[in-house]
Parts: sequence; C-alpha cells; structure tokens
Amino acid sequence: MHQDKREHIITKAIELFAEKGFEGSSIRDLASIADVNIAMVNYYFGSKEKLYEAVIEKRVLYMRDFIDNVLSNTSLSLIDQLDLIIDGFVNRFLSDPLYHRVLQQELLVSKRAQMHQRIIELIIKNAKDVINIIEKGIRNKEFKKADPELIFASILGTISQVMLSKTLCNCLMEKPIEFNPYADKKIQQRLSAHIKQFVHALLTK
Amino acid sequence: MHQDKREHIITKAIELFAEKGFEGSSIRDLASIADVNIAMVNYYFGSKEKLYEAVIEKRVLYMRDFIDNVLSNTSLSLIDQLDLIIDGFVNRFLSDPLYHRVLQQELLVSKRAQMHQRIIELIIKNAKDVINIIEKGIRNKEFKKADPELIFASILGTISQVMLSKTLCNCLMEKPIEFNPYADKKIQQRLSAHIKQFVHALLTK
DNA sequence: AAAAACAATTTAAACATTTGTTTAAATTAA
DNA sequence: TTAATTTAAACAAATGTTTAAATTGTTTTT
Repeated sequence: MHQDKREHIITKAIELFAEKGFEGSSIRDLASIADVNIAMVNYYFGSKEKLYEAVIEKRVLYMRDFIDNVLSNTSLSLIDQLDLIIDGFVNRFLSDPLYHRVLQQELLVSKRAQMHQRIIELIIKNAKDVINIIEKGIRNKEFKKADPELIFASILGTISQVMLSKTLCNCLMEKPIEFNPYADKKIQQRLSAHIKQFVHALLTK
Repeated sequence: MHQDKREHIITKAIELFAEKGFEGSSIRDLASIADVNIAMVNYYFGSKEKLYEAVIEKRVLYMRDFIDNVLSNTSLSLIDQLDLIIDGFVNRFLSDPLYHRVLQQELLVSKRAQMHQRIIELIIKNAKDVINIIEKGIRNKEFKKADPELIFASILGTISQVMLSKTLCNCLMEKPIEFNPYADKKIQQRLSAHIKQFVHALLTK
C-alpha cells in the first residue's frame, strides 16, 4: 500500500515533469493531478528534488540489460548486433516517451550537476558499446571507414528528434495533430528501418 | 543607447535561459548577471514572458534567408544543394549553441503553446525544402529510394544530439571536460562531413 | 474478542522564501 | 522644463516545506 502510493505519485510526476519541466511543475499541481494532499510528496520523498531523483532512477537502468544481452550473444554478426540494438533503442524509447522527455530536459538544463553526470554516464556506456562494435567491424575490413562516435550520435539523435515534439512529428509525417505517433507500430517500424538503412549504407560494403 | 541596453539584456537572458531554462531563471538572477536594476526588464520588455519572446524572435529567421539563397541557385545539382544546406545547418547551429539550446527547451516543454507553434512552423518550412529536394531526386532516379522525412530528422537530430550536452559531447569525443567542442573548427568539419557522408550513402548510387 | 496502545498515514493550516511586477521618487538626458 | 531612464522599496501571489492535530491501521494487552 505504501509502495503503491509512492509509485502512483511517481507516475503522475513523470507526466507533469514531461509536460511542464521540473522548475515549471509545482507540488500543488502535482498533488492536484495525483489527487493527494500537498504534504504527501514531502512525506514520501522528503523534497521535490528527491522526488525528481526517484523519477529519474525509476527507469534509468532500463536500457542496460538489453544491450548486455545482445553483446553476450556471440553467434551474431556485427551488423546483426547493431540491428538488434537499433530495434531495442527505438522500441524502448518510443514505449516511454514521457520518461525520455524528462531525461532530455535534464540534459538541456544544468541545474543539478550530479544528476546530469549520472545520466551522461549511462548514455556513454551505451555509446561505447555501439562504438566498439563499429570499430571492430572497421578493423576487420567488414565495415567501410566511418565515424563511429557520430554514427551513434545519429542513431540517438534521429530518435530524439522524432520524439522532440509530437506536433512537429505529426506535421512532418502528415498526420493529424491529435495523432499519437509514438504509440503507432508503423511509425516505430519506419523509424527503425530508416536508422538501420543509413547505418547499413554507411558501413556495409 | 536605448537599443544597446535592450540588446544587452537579451544577450544575458539567452545565457541564463540556456543554462537554467525559462522557469528556472529569475528576473533577479538576470538583473544580477546583466548588472541592471530588476525593474529594467519590465521597463524594456513589459514582462518576463515578453522578454522571452524577444529572445526567441531575435534570431528566429536566421536560417531562412540562407536556404532561400541555396534554392534560388539553379545551377547547383540536387546533391550539391543538400551539401550546402547541411554545411549551413551545422555552421549556423554551432555558431550559436546557447540560442539553439533555448529553442530545444521550448520544444521540450509545452507551457507556451503559441510560441511552440511558431518554432515548429519555422522548422517545418526548412524541413519541407530539404524533403522536396530529396523527393525530386528520387523521382528523377538520381537518388536511391529512401525516407525523406526521416533523413531530415537524422540531419537535424545528429546536430542536436551533439549539442545536447557539452559534457556528453566531450566524453564521446574523448576531449577534456572544459573543452568547447562547438567553437572548434575541426569538430564542426567532422560533424558536417559525417552528415554529408550518410546522406550520400543513403541517396547517391 | 474487545480494548488499549502504538505507529503510520492523512489533513488543513501556517511558515518563510522567492517569485514577477508595480510604484513613486530620484536621477539623467533632451 | 520636459521626457526618459534608473532606483530602492513595496506588493501580492506562488513556491517548497513544516507543523500539529486528526484519522486510519496495526499490534499488544486484557
């Protein structure tokens, strides 16, 4: 019961932070949409900032186990590993657009240096894995020469660009404004296919 | 003199908003770093929100005339047009990272629907131009089949990803933390080359 | 099983700060 | 003298947080 209420507040907090940003969200707004007393946030989390940390931590390790899984499968070719990782990235990001939005906001404002650093370290770890695969392929002559760090930036950047603004995404894709592109399987498939396409075009001979 | 002071406040406001976000910046902070009285913001701009609009408007048309220029040069091949536009994008974004950061923040939080819409319209206009060039090339059989909308997303997304966090960028590029990657000509060149490389790999036969 | 005691949760009210903004007087420029 | 600018002080509203009492849930005692 205690945990349930904690989780409920976190869930509503993600929604609010994603829409208004951390500084733009008030405890009173949160209490209102979560339908709890304003003192409950401090009761359960200690402070607004601690709640924010709980929000971030909730899913921060979500991506890791997946990549570790791919890497440990030694029967896969390098390009198959990349394809799997791209599918995984697209899938996991699109499955939780609100959380991704909160992370992006945190990287874009530097009010909490410590949390900033925490998120960066996680991204870097993912990046290094992708870069390693690409570099290995280039050394092998299996891949063409390319810029591994910036290929990673393109993979992540393409996804983030699509997720930056629902309205922008719908305008670009000629969808109605109220359409939710991130929940759409076709869009997800299309995004995944496009990223794999340019990675293939860049690397495979 | 009046204009000078206005401009000075805007310049300092961009710095502050880029670092702390709009909601995270206070008039008192701004007055302090701009070295003016706290009443001056309201005197010159009317309100904090109006100041913010002035900040956004200041360079909002910066990209347009450049693209129009490229498009009006009929002697250029389609792929040369794309290359020029990519160079222009990279150059203009990296030349003003603080402004770009403010724009990104505004797209990421939806507190001011009207300004949101204004920025999206500008991006869409740029996007349509790029997409048109790609579609024309595909119809011509000059280009391979590809996803024009998502190629635009990859171009813009790659740049934005690099500019998302200085620390993240330096970590990825193996530069010291205090290094300023956006002012570095080599990084700019490298980013530009990478984007052109994957656009070429996707489109040219 | 009922009562009492205790701890955990919830509440409304109050707290001290900080916020954007306004005011009215003082200063400078025209 | 008039208008434009600058200033310090004050304003009301909103903010995160705390408090102390009320309620609910759980455990212990009878």
